[in-house]
Amino acid sequence: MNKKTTIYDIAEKLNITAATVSRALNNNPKISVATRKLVLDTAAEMNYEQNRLAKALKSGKSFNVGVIVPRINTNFFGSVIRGIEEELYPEGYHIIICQTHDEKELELGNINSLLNLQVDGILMSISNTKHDNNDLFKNVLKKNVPLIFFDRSKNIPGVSSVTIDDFKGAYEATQHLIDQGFKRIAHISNDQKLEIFKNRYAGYKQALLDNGLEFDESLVLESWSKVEQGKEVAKTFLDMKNPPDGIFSSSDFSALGAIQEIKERGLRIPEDIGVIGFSNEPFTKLMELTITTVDQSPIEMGKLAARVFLEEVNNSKRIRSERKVVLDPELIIRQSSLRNK
Amino acid sequence: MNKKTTIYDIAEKLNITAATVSRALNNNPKISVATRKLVLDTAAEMNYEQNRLAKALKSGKSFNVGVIVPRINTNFFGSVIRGIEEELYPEGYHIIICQTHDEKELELGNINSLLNLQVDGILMSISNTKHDNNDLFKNVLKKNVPLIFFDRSKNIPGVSSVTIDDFKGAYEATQHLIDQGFKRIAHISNDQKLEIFKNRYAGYKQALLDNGLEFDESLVLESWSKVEQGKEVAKTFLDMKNPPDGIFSSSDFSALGAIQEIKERGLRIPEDIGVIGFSNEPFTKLMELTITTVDQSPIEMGKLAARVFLEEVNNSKRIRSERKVVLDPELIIRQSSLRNK
DNA sequence: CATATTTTTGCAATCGATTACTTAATGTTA
DNA sequence: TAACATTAAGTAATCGATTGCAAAAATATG
Repeated sequence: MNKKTTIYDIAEKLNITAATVSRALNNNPKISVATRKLVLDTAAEMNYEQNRLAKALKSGKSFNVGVIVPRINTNFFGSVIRGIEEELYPEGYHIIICQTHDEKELELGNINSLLNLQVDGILMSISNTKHDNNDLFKNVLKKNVPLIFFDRSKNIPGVSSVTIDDFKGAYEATQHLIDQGFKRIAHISNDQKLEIFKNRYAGYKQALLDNGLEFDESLVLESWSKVEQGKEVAKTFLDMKNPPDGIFSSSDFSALGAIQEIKERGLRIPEDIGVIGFSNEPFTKLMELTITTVDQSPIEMGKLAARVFLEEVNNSKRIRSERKVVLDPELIIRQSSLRNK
Repeated sequence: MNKKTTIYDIAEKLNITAATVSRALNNNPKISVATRKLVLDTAAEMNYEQNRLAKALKSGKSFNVGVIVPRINTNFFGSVIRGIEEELYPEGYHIIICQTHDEKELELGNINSLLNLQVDGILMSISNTKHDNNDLFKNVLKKNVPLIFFDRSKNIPGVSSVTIDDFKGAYEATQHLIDQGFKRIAHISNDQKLEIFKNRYAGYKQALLDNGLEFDESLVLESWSKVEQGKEVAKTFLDMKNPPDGIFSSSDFSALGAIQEIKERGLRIPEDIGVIGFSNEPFTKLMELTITTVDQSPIEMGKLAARVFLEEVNNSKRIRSERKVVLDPELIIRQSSLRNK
């Protein structure tokens, strides 16, 4: 069978050494124009392609970057990855994608696999599992592999991160509901072990307090980012003696579930109840009743994470600097909350 | 700085050879129980992790697989990739993802990059650019790298593929519209250079003919898979002297665009006009007016593509067999087409 | 034309892991 | 205890590309 051509094959054919071939291919100045041309022509003719594995082994740089996300088939993570790729591809990097499915074991396995693969860096959004210790991450740093968190971050010395200001996003969303005249605003929260949801909760609460509204803990319920779950939570809210007239959800999916439940009960949105989601998933704009939400500019987030990575690998290895990039969220006001036109 | 530990480091520490260390780590039987334990313990203690680059170079197998898709941030491709990963990860493979953005240059570059990276196989959905010749793909085969097409395929000897029966999906969708009493059915098509769209067109046409309905070429228009484009096309349809009363779109996105335009004109769906999309994108189920569509079981498709790949790498290299797996599409009937409850 | 200088090429080690082949160290048997 | 078998560990080559150093060839200089 047709094996791959190596520089040795070219060398043999031309009766020269592999070293010369290598130099010719790498535009090394210490070589005659004639030989270079000869080598280049022969290489093309023999269909030569560099073995990047060998080069990586020799140079200690694989030009591969690992990207770890909870799951790949949501618009948000898909877009972040797209952003990362757009930034890294022109620099010659390739990305290796792993999913954790929010499982600790997989997360651990993925990180180790990526290190084995000699990736030049790891960009990740941590899973929502309890991380008892940070040894796992420190281990990455010890090996001198840049580690960058995006979206779901964790405060670890030496680890850069790119996140959005979840507090601000939540605050503005809640403030908007208040401005629209909603008085009793509930919050569909999510796993408080994750910073992002903790911050959204905090932003919501602060907005209420700053506006002199009562903060009622019974109006905050946790739910997974699922339509069905949102529906369930909405049921609980609507069955209350004193039900809310506004819902700020930490997820578009649960916001949609809530909307469905509200409509099924014959209540009108936004006239009776206002609803806001989080993430700007595509469907929020496509619905008949478009949903107000908070945009996290995922592509931009991916690009920034990639740039932080590039900074870290290109800068002198001696300096371990740490960057915390925080993106501004953007409140996208749509029909589900806009009562005063 | 803390460099990565190699088998030489372990060997040196224990005053033995790297060969012994390697054997101990690989459970080679030719080694004493005592030494093995010693090596294993020391390896753990020194935080040793295998350099898969070196192993790959030596063995000629990288355990990396390249996946090329037009874009990653749509539910369909994201899900296919998820399926591929689910099947390959347990076998020890990692996935390197590339996007073509439907650009020929990028597609070419991606393939070459992946070959350079010494991937063990390439799974791809070809871009909708004109492929004048198949040299590109033949080149991959020549290098003995299994190549598998999924969804967007091309008939090339030696290349396996996993697709859905687009003809059948289109046929059933059209038949369903006919069964619901729609008489004048239009088709929003797409780039006829791609097999999938050609087949959907053909399935649509055949269903009309089989039911004794007139096939009117002016009722077929091409459009990108975009909401806006679908709207434009719908305008053309609705402005006709004799407008259609049913639309079968080759894409969910253009179907949605059409729906928006239809509604804006005060027409009712499905009473006045029935609409069917293609792909079962999540939003089709989430809308207030749920959209009838054709499911392509993307996760299953990814898994099958992965299995075909595994078959090819594991089977004796001598035999180059070629598999054409065709999945059955599933018509998901929802409100946008269901007139007779 | 001889020597000095510059170019061009070759030699050999290296990156880290694996493995056929040897050698050394045990164990077994008569 | 000698002769042989078995087991454990070492030697060195290999995968493909790169690169410091040395050698050879080409060119310049007096």
